[in-house]
Amino acid sequence: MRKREGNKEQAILDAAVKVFAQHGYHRAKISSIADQAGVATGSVYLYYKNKEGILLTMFDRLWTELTDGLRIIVKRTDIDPSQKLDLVIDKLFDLFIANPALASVFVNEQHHLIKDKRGNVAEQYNDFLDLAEDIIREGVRKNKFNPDVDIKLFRHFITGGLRSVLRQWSEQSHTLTLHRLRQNVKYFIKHGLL
Amino acid sequence: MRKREGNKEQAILDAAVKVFAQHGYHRAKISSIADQAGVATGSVYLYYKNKEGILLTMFDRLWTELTDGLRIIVKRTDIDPSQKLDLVIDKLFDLFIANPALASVFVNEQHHLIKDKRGNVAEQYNDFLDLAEDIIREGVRKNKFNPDVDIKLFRHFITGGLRSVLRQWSEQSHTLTLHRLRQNVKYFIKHGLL
DNA sequence: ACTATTATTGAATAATGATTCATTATTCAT
DNA sequence: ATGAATAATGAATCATTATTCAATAATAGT
Repeated sequence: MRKREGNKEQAILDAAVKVFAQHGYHRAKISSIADQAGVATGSVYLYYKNKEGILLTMFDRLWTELTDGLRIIVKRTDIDPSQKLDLVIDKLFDLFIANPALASVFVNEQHHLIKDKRGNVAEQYNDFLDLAEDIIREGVRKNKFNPDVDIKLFRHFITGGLRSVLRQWSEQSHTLTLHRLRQNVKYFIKHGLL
Repeated sequence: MRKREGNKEQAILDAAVKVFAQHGYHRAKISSIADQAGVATGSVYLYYKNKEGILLTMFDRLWTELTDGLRIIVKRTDIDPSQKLDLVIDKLFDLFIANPALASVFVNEQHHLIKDKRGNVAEQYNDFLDLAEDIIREGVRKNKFNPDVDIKLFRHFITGGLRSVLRQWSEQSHTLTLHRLRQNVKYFIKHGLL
């Protein structure tokens, strides 16, 4: 018998994040991913069904991690909704800052996966948004947040805004310090431009 | 001599918007675009250099229109910055509501065009953002807006949030009335969640 | 009506790149 | 050391589509 040497599954996934981030999913070549991972082209197919399988695995891991974290935040009773919102933003920042390439793939490829109902990305994303919605709802109930806002709309506005900001940060020169970026985002979400 | 019958260039462009919106740029087939436009496959190449040329033309038209409109808004002296911001949002809403498919293409395909410096999408987009920035700057100067916000950051947050909201609106069932959507977005940008 | 000119067609070609699979390498139990 | 058993390879295959181009059609001037 022969044992598998090293964790090639993970190496391929990591390589794919980089290659997808750099060229976009459709332009990315399996051969480039294999090169980047230090394996042969064919080996990719030992660990993943096909190209899309790599992408779906990536998203599955991402949403599992984010949702698990969010679930814990939502449950807490020692902090108020406003602080919870801060923690959610911290969570997103932390993850994407630790892996900017993943942020890029996330921003660019998630949409068509959801639209075409590939894997269960749509379900996982909705679970996440529903949890986030709980926080806003709690804030409104406790008279901490403006009750006139449309919650569904906000979920989208905030996640869209965050995505855009994070992408910008991860792809452009990191001019603004991360700290200041977080501060600004948190402040803006709560108080707006005025 | 033979005259060109109808405006096939425009027909192809319109068809491409639909097909790109439905399947995404990379999955879209030239033959589908030709079918949708009611011309033969080869005819597409009489009017556009290649597939990417169609996409670039689309973005060029889009940004030219948006920037021209914005330029006029920025110049106005009869309204304050807050009202100007409202007009910009109206402008975006109007365009994308009139053509939801275009909104979808815009949201999904712009990024890699900018990243890979295809055509002059990046330049046009920056021109637009710079103009929008003028409004915010004017607001801060006149003590109408919060001077602590990072303007560059806001440009991104707002455009990202808007994109996300508009996409949602154009692709999902139109549950929220457009009017309410606009109101909420305008309010949120200025006052935030609190 | 005839011809020159330009527009249009769509099947054939070419390029690309995902996926397969026959071959080779490595490991482990004996 | 040997040989199952599995892992890994990467060149060959296959499928997909963008693009081309030889053939055909439509128009306008004469």
